[in-house]
Amino acid sequence: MPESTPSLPSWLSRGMADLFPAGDPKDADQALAARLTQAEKEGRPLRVKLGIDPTGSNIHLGHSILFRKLRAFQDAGHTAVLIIGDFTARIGDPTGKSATRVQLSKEQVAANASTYLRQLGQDQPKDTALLDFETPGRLEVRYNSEWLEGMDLPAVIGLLGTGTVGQMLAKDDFSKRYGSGTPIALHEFLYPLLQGYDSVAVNADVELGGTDQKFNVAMGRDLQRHFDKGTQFGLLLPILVGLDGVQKMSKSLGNVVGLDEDPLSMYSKLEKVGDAAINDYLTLLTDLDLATLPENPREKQKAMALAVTASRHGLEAAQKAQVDAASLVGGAGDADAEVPEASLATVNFPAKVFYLLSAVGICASSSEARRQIKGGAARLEGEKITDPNQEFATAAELEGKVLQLGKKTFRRLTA
RNA sequence: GGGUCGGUGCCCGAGUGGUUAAUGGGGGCGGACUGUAAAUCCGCUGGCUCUGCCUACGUUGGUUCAAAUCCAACCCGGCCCA
Repeated sequence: MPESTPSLPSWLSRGMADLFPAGDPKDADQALAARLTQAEKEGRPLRVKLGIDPTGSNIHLGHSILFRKLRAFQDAGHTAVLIIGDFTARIGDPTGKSATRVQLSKEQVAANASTYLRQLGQDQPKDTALLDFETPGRLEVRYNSEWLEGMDLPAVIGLLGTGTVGQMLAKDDFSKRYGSGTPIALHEFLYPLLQGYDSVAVNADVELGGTDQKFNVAMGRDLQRHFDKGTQFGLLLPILVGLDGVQKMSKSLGNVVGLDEDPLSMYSKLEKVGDAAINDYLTLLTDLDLATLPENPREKQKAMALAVTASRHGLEAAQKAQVDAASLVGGAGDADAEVPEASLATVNFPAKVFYLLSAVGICASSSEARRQIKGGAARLEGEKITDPNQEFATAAELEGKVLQLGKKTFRRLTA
């Protein structure tokens, strides 16, 4: 019977970078749309897999675009299957890496995992949390050690038999490393297979991932087929560029905005995001309609920064951050502005300014502090510090004052 | 296991006995400009409460008045061979 061409709902297609299986991308769209309709008809929600490796301790906005999509699935009635790669994290995903990862201990991984869950909003009501932990049936949290840890050698060999060296070396990261003579440890080949096996273990209908995960997500499909488990859709989202507007957002590149950051620092970082990246940020991190936004790039930055900050901290806090950020410009150290505090408790008096800057954590070292002062970067209560050896006898004469480095770093000194 | 080349600061990469805290580039930070942007220009970029001292060129020991630079052993890696 002739059916109208199904199309994907916008909550799903927004920001989507790639969807497969596909020859023609339209086919994949239609196939997934059909699957959605079918799921609805049968009252069987889709199982949407997202795997994360608890290798760090902080989630940043770059990660959050995947969680936002996962949440969108939840809100549409589907089941999010969040896989904590507690086992695979111990190997480390070689994707995007130019060197073998340091293997993490079980304890580190466990600690990271619980931090992640907290940041995802485990203990929060669903309207402020990133994921919906509340509604029954919308979330399954699984640890892949559950099925990987007990795998015996024959099973591992079987798994290895499903991939080939050629496949692995065709993967960009591996081929670059191989080509440039950087070592590739054998266990790294196991990573794509193991995380792919996760899809088998949880019967995923859809797997979410960044575009850099294409290889891994595709591997999940292959393994599902191998184990006669049907095949998942792979839904890839773009990698968010970091604050530098060029490289991907990543902690090691120092261009991140953390989910846990306070409204002011979040806002002030975001309002500086490069023009080229603004639309991506808007598409991937907000639900704003791009058509209704101001043309002026500066205004657009502000609107984006406000919306993203509000999504984490609520509109009121975001608006306050916006006002505070504006009042800090010019280095005035406005008395009302909400400036991060720094305690003088650890400072030994009498203290020279350069030492103060480093002791309070504004500068990485006292040598750097000296250099910065020499370069005219440091201010106290808006007034430029010129003498690195300027001395303060007691904490009392500094309390409540604002110490500043460059245009962006401020600390209100407290007892 | 054998042969061979290599391991330098956040990264890449010069330097093969003596103004060497170590050329250059990238990145980062700061300044000017600006839209708290980009581009551009300029400065800084081991540590220390610093007119000086300390630590640095895979590790350890040695030669020397003096070593990143020479020697030895060891560790790690690439390539070729097995």
